[in-house]
Amino acid sequence: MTTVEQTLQALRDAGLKITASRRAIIETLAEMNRHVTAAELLEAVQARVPEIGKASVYRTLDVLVRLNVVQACTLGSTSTTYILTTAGHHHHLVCLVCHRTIEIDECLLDEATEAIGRKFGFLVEGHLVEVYGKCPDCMQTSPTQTT
Amino acid sequence: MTTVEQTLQALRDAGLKITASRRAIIETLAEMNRHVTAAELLEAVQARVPEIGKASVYRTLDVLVRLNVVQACTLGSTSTTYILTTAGHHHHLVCLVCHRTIEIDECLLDEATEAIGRKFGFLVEGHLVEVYGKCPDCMQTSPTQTT
DNA sequence: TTTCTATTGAAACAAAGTTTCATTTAGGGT
DNA sequence: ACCCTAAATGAAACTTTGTTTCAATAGAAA
Repeated sequence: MTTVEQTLQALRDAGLKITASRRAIIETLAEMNRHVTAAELLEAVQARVPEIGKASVYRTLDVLVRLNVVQACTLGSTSTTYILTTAGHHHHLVCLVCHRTIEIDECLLDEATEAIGRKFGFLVEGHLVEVYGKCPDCMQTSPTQTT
Repeated sequence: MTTVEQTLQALRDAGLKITASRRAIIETLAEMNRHVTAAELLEAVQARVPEIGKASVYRTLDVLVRLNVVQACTLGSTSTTYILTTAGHHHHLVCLVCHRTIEIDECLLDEATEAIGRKFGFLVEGHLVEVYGKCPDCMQTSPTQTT
């Protein structure tokens, strides 16, 4: 079962409709296979189906996040990025000064989260970890300047 | 040494100026002592010093984040929230459906982050953990409806 | 006190995200 | 295969969030 099929299935399981727009958005996300902003995704989706609007992209991302098949992520910057959770779980190391970001493949967390969820009656479906610091380049320069 | 003094000292140490605006912003952050959006902070700061502008609030928050005396946090919603790191370290459990948020006092992570930093030459100064799932209320309702 | 430069407020601007509404469409029931 | 209805859509207006510009101000070091 491909990533796209898995994602469509999650929509079906939730009783939601598989529309042409949703299909295009999901296929594009799967092809890009990296953290993308809503704006980047919109552009890529429109290259495929020009009439899709911004609202649909935001609405679909919202649904996919609720279903936990897409992870939303801030990466210390202004706009949120999105990635299919099936694209593989990873975390980030973010430089507080220049915002350079490095992917960390190993998961720093796992069992701990379920215990936390149980404590509050939550069904835990995912987690986000971002580690902040100063990158090698920025350590040598003034603490506030943007490299 | 109070939280406010510590924060002012961090500015001094970085060779930055202690202006009336920065002082007011920092004092307000310390008084609020919780996660606040830039807009909330602006309003609270203006109640104290009306002529302070929006740009100064954003600029000051930016500086404080770089110095790691303020933590920026997304909490699964649209706008970023800020909190003084001296206000105490904690994490969040966020409902993907209704965005209800619960604070977790115990830190799920600690030593692991430094090891990661070393590996990439980063000086680690903080981290963010958000655990996502479905809250007790939303488990009983449709997966996409906003409670 | 003087000087230098960081910082400021205001306002215009840009980007990100949401809402509204008339129209279309997926897909279950028949 | 065809209705029917609720879900979903695109477009556009709108709101919120964040950034830039620029002339004026004010820390703080000498």
